[in-house]
Amino acid sequence: MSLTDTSQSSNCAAMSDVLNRIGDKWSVLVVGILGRSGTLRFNELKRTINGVSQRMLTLTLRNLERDGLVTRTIYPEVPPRVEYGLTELGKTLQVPISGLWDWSAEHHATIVEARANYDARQPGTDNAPAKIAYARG
Amino acid sequence: MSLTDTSQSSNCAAMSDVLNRIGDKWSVLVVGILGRSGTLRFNELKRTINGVSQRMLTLTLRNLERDGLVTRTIYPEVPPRVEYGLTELGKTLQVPISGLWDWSAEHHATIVEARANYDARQPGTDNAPAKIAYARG
DNA sequence: CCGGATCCTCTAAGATACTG
DNA sequence: CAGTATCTTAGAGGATCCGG
Repeated sequence: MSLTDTSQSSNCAAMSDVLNRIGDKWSVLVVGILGRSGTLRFNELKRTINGVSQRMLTLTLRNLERDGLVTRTIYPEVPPRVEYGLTELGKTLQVPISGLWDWSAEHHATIVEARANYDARQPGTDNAPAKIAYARG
Repeated sequence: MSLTDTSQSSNCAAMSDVLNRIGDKWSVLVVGILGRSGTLRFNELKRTINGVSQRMLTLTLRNLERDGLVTRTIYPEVPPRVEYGLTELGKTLQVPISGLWDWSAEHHATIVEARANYDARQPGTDNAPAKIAYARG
């Protein structure tokens, strides 16, 4: 299957559906962190990611929970406690994410070099051609 | 040691850099299609993707070219002809993308089911969400 | 401590029209 | 045919207040 499959159009919807979640920067981080840490509370996640707003973290977790990738456990204690963890499905997602992560680590330098190369070749493009990552901090 | 392992944090920048490209739905499609077709002209790509605006396709291709993932060959003929293809780097990217694609194909049904399940448990998800939500346990 | 609701900003995608 | 330029709009994302 994958890209050489002639019935690619059937996978296309699924892929673009999944990409909408994967493409979300926070979702990938959350899955990665939960995969390593096992179980974390809301503020532990928030502190770990360090840069995510509480709103985005909430939304991200809701989406992941809705997709069956993350579990949400509420402990009705006096100081409210909510713990998040990966479902089995979420754990399987780690595999392709890891693949992507490895590829990034391996080829990132090449990409940076290619960009520098490209920018050097462009004579009249004084302004930044591509979008930049969200300015954090 | 905090959960953000230093060995991973070095990859984090690379990952988020790459994710900004992968997360782009059009980029993934272009890489996938070029991987299967080998070489395509601008309008062939546009017709194949069928839904992308010419502006987005141009931007996508520029970014991919800038990152060294796609080659752009101009034939100075009377009717202008420009052909796009994958670079070697672009071809290696197909591997992790395929992994993701396969995962999507395999688990998309589960996700859809999980969503339906989740939505069924939620009181009013349409447009009136003003409800006390945490009734799960 | 968790997170819903609200307000506001700023980017990026889409449509359209024009050039080489 | 391939690509650029311009305008408009939707919504992603941050900050903040408040309530369970």
